Amino acid sequence: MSWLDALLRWFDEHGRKYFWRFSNDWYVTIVAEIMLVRTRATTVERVLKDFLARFPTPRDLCNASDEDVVPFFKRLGLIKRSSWVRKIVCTILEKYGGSIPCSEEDLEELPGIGRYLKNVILTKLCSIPRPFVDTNVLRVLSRYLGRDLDVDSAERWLSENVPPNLLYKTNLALMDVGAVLCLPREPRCSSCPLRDWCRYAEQCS
DNA sequence: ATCCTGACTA
DNA sequence: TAGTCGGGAT
Repeated sequence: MSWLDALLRWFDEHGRKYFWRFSNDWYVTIVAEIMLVRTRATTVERVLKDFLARFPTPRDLCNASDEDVVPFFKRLGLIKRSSWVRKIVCTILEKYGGSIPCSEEDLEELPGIGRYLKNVILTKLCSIPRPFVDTNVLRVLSRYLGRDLDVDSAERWLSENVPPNLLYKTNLALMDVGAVLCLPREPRCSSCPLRDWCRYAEQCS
């Protein structure tokens, strides 16, 4: 049993089943991922359902105004995202003919899409597996390896230690481990699937 | 008080 | 590179 087998097995059993994870629709993915920026997934889950009921299609959102979108982000914080998400969706409709652009240059031009979200989109919508490192993944891997990583080294480590076809699932698993077990303050090491290989688990109560 | 699937601005 | 955005859950 390798660390990767243990992690993926844990994910199959305990991984969070957020509905956007099972959607390959670019519109649902874009709105979800923008809402998830620095925002808890359980909070996003409620707001996103209301949002998609109000704006069922990308055209509905693009035809609306920023003022129509603001109330949803008032519930989440980081209100500037309400103009970002509408700008992104309108750009995809009008400039890219209603399909997601899959070049890194085009994605980086979209407002609100930085290094992390670009890698998520390439993975989910473009079938180009990339590591995506958020604060959870950075904390989990730093503890696991026993040294403080930056985003560059964390992405490199994932690329070198996870087969591309398992990268997406592994990334999600690391995020869930970070959100559920490998907490910033009181990590639950005894329940962690990585405890047998983790440098931090040795000194963890 | 701290943290959440970061990105933007200066 | 640091400061800022932000309401909500714990």
